[in-house]
Amino acid sequence: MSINDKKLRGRPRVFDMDEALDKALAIFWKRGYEGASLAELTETLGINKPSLYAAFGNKEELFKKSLSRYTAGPVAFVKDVINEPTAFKVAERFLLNAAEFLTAANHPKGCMIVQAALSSGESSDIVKDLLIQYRYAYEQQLAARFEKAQIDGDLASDANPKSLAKYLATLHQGMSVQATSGASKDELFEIAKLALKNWPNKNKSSN
Amino acid sequence: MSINDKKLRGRPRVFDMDEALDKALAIFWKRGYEGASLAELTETLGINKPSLYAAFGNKEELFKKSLSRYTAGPVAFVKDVINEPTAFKVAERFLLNAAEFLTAANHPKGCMIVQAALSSGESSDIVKDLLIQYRYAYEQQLAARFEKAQIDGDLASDANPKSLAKYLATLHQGMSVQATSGASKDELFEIAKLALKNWPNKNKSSN
DNA sequence: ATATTTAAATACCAATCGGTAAATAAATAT
DNA sequence: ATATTTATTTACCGATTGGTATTTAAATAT
Repeated sequence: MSINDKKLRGRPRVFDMDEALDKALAIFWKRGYEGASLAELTETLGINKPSLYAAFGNKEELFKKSLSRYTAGPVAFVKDVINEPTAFKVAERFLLNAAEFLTAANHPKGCMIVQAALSSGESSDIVKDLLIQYRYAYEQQLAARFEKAQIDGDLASDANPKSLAKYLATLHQGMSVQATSGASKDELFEIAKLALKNWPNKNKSSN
Repeated sequence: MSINDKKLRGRPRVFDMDEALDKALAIFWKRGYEGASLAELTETLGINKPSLYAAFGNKEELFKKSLSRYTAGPVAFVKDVINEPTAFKVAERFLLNAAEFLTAANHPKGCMIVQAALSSGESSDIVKDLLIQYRYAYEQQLAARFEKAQIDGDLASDANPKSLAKYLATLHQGMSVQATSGASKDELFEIAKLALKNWPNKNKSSN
């Protein structure tokens, strides 16, 4: 018996909110913010509009909640990546995991944070800017990790942590576009391997 | 006097079609296909809908004509890049020109071919697939150039031309996302430089 | 002058957009 | 039993979507 099974007053909700959120996430992931219509959302979630609005607010809030579920679930591995022992291993795991994830068969191709509102009408500027913040956030996490690596001595002293982080973020974002365009997991692995060849390790000169 | 100034029958068109196409291009570039509404298009072009439809067909055809104008104009440099004498110089000019172009101040940030229909509603699948073809086309041009370079001997024999082309296309697509997210020209230059460090030249081992 | 051709302007169309008011149904509290 | 609370359902809202039929205007051909 779950901890939330205590009897609540009023008619009980007939759908599971987390399951519904997963379905909404899948649509936003595939269609983007503007491309996901309320008609498709309500149809897929199996609930009607007033129920959706009562449970989640409005389309924008439903998107934000889907986005939170996305970062807590499918892409939670990004947070683990910075725990790798060296800067190189951080980069390697970041790119290899991305190649795997962006082309996985059990969910939409590509990264929702990269693509859900890249170009859109003026009315979606809030969502567009929110996703820009999310992109910058993971880039910053990488940059902070590489600054630490430089202090630790496993990253060349003449390397630029911020540039390296942006380099990885750029590759990830490009790989996301590639995945959406039909690139295979192996093709993205090849790209990751190419990108890691010039990594500025401690003992190497970066020139 | 232009060669097309011979008198035509009927009421003369009051707007210049190429100028109108440039304005339409700017909107599709910034907003994407779905994000560009006919209201914004007609308002910016300074013509009303029936004139637009008589001149360009419909929204999808207007987009396709804008796209042709895009490839013939702003991104025509991509075709020149493959004329560089070595594979490395091709890669270098491709990435450096991209960094410059994607962040230029006189037009929207990012690349229209990359972003105009990455995620969208089902009704835009035709445009989405068309842009995927365009992306693949320039990647293939690079791959063909690198195959030639390998025969010419200025690219390491153990390098994979197709992977290198996809690597560059991926970087370009990622840089486009970065530009849209606010990255500066110098930041993209740094990424390009990083990406070129490991280039498999003739005399280097690619491992 | 008049007919013909082409474009522009006004007004409109059905369909879809995100969002909600009002009525009904299912649970608990008293 | 009844009141209260909450969810679902149906039906609707104004605004916007892409797209057009109809009328009017401006040019040339005869």
